[in-house]
Amino acid sequence: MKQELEKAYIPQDNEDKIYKIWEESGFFNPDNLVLDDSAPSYTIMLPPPNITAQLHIGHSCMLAIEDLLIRYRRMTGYRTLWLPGTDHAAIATQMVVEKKIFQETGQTRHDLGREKLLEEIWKFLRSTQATILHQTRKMGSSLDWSRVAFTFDDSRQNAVNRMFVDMYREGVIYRGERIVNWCPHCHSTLADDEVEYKEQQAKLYTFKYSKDFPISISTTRPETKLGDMAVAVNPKDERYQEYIGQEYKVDFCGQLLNIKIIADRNVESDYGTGALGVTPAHSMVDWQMAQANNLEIIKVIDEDGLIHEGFGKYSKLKAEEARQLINEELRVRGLMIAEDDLVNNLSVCYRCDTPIEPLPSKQWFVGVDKKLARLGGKSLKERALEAAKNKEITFIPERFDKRYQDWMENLHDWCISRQIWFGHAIPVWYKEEEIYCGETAPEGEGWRKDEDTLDTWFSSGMWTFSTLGWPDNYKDGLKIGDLAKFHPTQILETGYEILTLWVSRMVMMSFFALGEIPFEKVYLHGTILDKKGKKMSKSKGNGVDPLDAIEQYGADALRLSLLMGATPGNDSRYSEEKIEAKRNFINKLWNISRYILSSAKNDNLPPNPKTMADRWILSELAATRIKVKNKLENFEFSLAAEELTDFTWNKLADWYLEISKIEKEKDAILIYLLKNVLVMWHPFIPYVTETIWEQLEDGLLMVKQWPQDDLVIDEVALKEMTALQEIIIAIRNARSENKIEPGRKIKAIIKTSLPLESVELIKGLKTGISDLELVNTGEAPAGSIVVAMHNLDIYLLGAVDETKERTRLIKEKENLEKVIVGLRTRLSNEEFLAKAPTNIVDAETEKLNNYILELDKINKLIN
RNA sequence: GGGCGCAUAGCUCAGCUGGUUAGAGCACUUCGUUUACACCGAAGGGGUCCAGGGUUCGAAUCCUUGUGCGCCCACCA
Repeated sequence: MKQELEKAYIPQDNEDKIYKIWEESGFFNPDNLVLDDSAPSYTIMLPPPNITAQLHIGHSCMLAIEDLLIRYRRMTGYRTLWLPGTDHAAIATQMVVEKKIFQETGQTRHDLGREKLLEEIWKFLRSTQATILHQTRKMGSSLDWSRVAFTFDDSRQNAVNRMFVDMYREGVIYRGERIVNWCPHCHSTLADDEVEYKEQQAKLYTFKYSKDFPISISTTRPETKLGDMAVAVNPKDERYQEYIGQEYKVDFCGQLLNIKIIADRNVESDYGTGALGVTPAHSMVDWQMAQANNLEIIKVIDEDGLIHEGFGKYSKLKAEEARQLINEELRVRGLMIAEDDLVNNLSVCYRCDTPIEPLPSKQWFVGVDKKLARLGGKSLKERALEAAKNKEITFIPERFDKRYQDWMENLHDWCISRQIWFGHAIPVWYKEEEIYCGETAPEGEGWRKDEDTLDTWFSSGMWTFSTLGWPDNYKDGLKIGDLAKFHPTQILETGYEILTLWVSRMVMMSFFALGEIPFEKVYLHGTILDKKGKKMSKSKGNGVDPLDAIEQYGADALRLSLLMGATPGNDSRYSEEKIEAKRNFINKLWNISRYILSSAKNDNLPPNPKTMADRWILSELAATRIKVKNKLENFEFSLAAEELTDFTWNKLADWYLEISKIEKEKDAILIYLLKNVLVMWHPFIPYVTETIWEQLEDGLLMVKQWPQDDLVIDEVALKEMTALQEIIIAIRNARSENKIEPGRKIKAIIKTSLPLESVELIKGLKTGISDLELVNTGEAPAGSIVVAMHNLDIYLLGAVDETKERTRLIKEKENLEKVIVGLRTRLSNEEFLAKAPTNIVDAETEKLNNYILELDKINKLIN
């Protein structure tokens, strides 16, 4: 031991110090790891947090999982790269800054102007970015800071421009008019998945355009009817057959409309009147009908949510105001037939909650169905789907595979232009009718740059390769440098809520740029809810700052509490009690180490098992090592940690350390056990393990390799230890049941096949009885345990007596026989054999054989 | 409208491809300050695994129906 350890572990005294040592060691950077050239890479790209706000507890969960994966792989010989970064989150950031400025100065972005706003955004960004990176470090994240990236830094801007130009030249990116989701407040389009739906009370108005028009229609938005070009009915609807194809001129509240009656099978006959007024400019469905029927498109509502010029008294009114006026007019004219209450879903902006106006507008799109030569004639959508179908990309948990595929199958062209100021510029210039797309501005005068910016997912979709030096590291279809070393990445670990938003886009972008998958596996974690099971949000004020938790309990405790009791894809609740429990465990581990370090000489000798207890603990260690390894590689982090806890606390601390106080000379084994425990725990709780490691060995635990030596699982030792534990528990029980005060002289007669050395242990172990007399009769049959206690006054029959044990064994035997008969029946059933796959049959056969062996053993014990 | 998830001890949750007596943490009861640890130790109580039906030698686990929560997608004018 290099120095006396504190009585309790104080994370605050150690964590920052340790992080500094790690960082200065350079081992976060895979280039500095001491590895053969043949060492496989293991890469994770940190999903870049938005720089809109501080990290929340969900980020901590993400960091804990990814750091666990990375540290485990680093300790098993992989060239591990975990690359950090942040996301400029275009719309979100601009909104936050605008709101902040408005609150502070009352100014809008229009008052400020483009340049000043961007300046403010950059100022804001620099401060939040620093906070976020600080929080990320505090979690103990072993990220390679030398490669830190930002979705909007120079390299990423170059990559984005290049990508846009490439896609444009291949015809994947195109400009088109389309109904888009328009947010009148953000003044920008929204992608389909940026639209949210809110249930609201609304009115369904049923009316006729005019007295002489034969069909009544229903709508919740009469004001848009100013732009109606048609009335659509279901082709099978008998009520309207005679009208289909007719055209009418109507005076709708003072606006002259040409209404054609068209048939469309999307119209449902039993909704409302079964007739639908077609407003091509303000409804997605209507737009499609208009395309199919060659209808003219008249815009009624403008980008501010106001009625356009040319609609008489309605012009310049807000949509809702116009609606009231028109309703009034319809009532006056006696055309309003019904006003029914109705609950419908209002689409609102996911950022500002403003109701969406569907508007036609010129936007840039990524065509997902465009067949591409570089993808063997497949489209991005087809290739991205295929990747999931072929299991080139797999999902954890598996059910998200289906969700990914469903979403992909229904994917429409992706609108990538946004009418906001903060974001990647669209590398397009216009001159009259001419369009130029290129990485740099075109030569000559009179070119006007496209003022829009790109959807934030366009740049984050490139995250796996824009961070690795694409496009510079991609020459003539060959990856070089970092890109060759680290792409495709191994795991994308993120929250399930952005599976569609982000994951799907990364897949398409990677296929376009590199023709390969961006990652092999997608691990999706759940959401951390608050104590009551509600989503944490800023507005509710129920969020938790990870730094507070770290300050109080330490980063290790927070990490462990987030890793344990959580399963992939399922939400879990934040619980301070849980963090406290993990803090307590960490302190236990600390004290285990303190004891071992203070009592055992650290001579670095190989473990030298001498007694049954030694063989037992090494067998338990061997079993634990295998289980932990399997569970970690199977993404069962919680179960892995449970195995480790069980070994560390219930086996090592509760039994072996106590035994070591009686049987001496276990130094080599104790040190060996401690090192193994620290190595296995390190990916979960890196700080405390590294802190203890400093006392044990030179060199960092962080890069210590998992032990390769083979340990034997000694079945006899396991059995004997179980027997010993049962005896001790029986004595303790007998003592407490019979209320024997400590210190009372007691004689216990123990009949057991255990070696005498083991029986001697009982005297020293926590039986709560001093002055215990033992008699080992050595007569009992193998494996059976008989305890009889005897003091000078009272004769006690122990908790486990011979008959009890015998009944237990007989019951076990009966159960086994039943199972064996059952399995035999199945395995001789021809129908089953014909239907079941061979591996199932093999597994069942193996099970049967094991049960038979087990039964043999029991039979031997009973006879 | 379509899809997914969850329902197991008082609470929060584990429980893989069905297999012998269903686990953990917290909480609770009793006991204990033996020099690693009270952020501790020992012993213990507590579960018709949501309900009905089915498959099976055997079901918390598979199938089906229902109930109650939660989420996602589409959106009906």
